[in-house]
Amino acid sequence: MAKHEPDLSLLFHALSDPTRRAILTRLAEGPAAVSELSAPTALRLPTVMRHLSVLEMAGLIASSKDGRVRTCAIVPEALLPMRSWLDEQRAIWEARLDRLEDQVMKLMQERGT
Amino acid sequence: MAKHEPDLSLLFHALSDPTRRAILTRLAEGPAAVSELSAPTALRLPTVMRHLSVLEMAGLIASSKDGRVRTCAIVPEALLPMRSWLDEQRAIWEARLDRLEDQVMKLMQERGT
DNA sequence: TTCATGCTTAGCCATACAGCTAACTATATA
DNA sequence: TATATAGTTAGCTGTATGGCTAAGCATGAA
Repeated sequence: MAKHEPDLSLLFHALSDPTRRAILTRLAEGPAAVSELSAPTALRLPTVMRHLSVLEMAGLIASSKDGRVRTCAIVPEALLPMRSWLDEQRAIWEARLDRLEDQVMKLMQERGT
Repeated sequence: MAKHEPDLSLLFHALSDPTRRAILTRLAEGPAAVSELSAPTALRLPTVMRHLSVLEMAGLIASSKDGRVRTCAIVPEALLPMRSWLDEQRAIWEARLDRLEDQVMKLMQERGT
């Protein structure tokens, strides 16, 4: 199994900021212009721009410019790598839990109760 | 719906580092001592300690000290908040996709093809 | 008691991050 | 053409992060 997960770090890092998660949630309602996204944040536009570029670098959003307005939209499939990592981990972690449970069961049987 | 997700940032941040993800994967095989965890990393012990404390702060691992050896173990339920965030997002994002699809369908119908 | 082992703390360094202001570009609109 | 609007770029600041070394416990073995 190759370790082709070079973007997981970018993805997790992008999601580690509340402002960026808020932007994503906002964008889930539909595409929006940069200034629309910055409006509810109490942050300055350049700061929001930076967040947007982090999100875009991570592949979580895409943007295009029409006239002087740039419209941003989510990229739904971007969460897939994260989801599969989570699923992998859950699989291993649960397997480990099961083994542990088995051991406990065995212990209890050996004790005769 | 209350926004009780104060730890999501910690969680995502903890997972944004490849070394820390590697440690987690390693720990999925079973508990391990600090030095066991540092061995395969090519990093110095204090550095690994720092990573461990980040993981522990995020609630992803737990540790206990027996004698002079500290043993770390994963906390399986720690990924749950992340999982539910992901599920929420997916729900919204997919709904959005569906709406978009509907619009396209309607457009095509209006065009008569 | 002495020594090795395993972890811990303190503190240094370079880089990255999140915020800002100020100045600039480009497109509408009057 | 002049002006307002929407983004963009450049560059500054303080803090956080990830790495290190060196020195300091504390415990187990000799």
